[in-house]
Amino acid sequence: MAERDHPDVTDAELGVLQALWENGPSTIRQLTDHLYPKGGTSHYATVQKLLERLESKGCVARNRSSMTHVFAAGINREAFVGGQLRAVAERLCGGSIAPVLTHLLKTETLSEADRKELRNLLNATLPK
Amino acid sequence: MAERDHPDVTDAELGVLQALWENGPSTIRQLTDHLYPKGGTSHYATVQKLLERLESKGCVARNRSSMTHVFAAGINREAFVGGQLRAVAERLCGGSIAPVLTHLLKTETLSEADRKELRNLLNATLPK
DNA sequence: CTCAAGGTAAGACAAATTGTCTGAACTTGC
DNA sequence: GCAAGTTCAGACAATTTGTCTTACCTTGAG
Repeated sequence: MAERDHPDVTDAELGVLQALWENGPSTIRQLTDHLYPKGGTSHYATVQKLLERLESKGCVARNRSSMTHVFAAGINREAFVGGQLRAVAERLCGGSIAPVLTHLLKTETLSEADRKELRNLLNATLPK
Repeated sequence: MAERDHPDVTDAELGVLQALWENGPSTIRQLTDHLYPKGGTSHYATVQKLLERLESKGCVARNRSSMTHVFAAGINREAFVGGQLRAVAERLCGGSIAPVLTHLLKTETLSEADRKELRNLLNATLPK
């Protein structure tokens, strides 16, 4: 449960989240070095603020057990993307996601392997 | 052609767009009456401003031939929804949405009819 | 012709958001 | 005890967003 959020992450925040998804739990310094390779103390503070905002949105979990906190993504990438898509559907089509799926299937080009996996998923779900 | 936009429409703007999709080309007064049934002149001006902004984003076309301008949606609903979805995919997965589709199929509950249609779509798309 | 009703054009405004940055205070190992 | 590294708290300008005011134009009725 607890999937009710439309986090609405900004671009800079998203950069931080992507870094966390990519590298796993990290400290502010690790993130700063990764995101602003030439960065000084001000960029450190920027990342710090972004993490603070992400934490308040529930997108990031902060481990305070050691003095240098360790931050981890609080939502996995696919669930997040799914939530964003759901939010778009909610906003624009009243939440019914089926038309969205059909639209995506019609317009996106998928590899045969992808199509096969999707077919399997569709067949596997048996109504109880 | 001409699919280059990620219009980024705000909530109030979206309300105007929805009204245009729903009712077809309309004047400011018609839109105001529809969106703010109790509205006075200030709401009229609000709608006016929203239309102006939508026009500059290319989401609305203004017909100036008569004195009272007539506004029409400059993009149809499905294309707009598709564009928004593509924008999300672009932003979050670098454009590859296959993982997103599998996630959605796994987590969303779909009616048997929906599943049938999706299966048909998957089978229908023949490689070139 | 005059004028009032209703339209457009232009922009002011507060509130919120966003990315950045500064400064102070706190831990720690040496 | 001190220097380096950390957290905390918040200032800041720029931009966005929804609302509203004002001024000016067009037109038809009288």
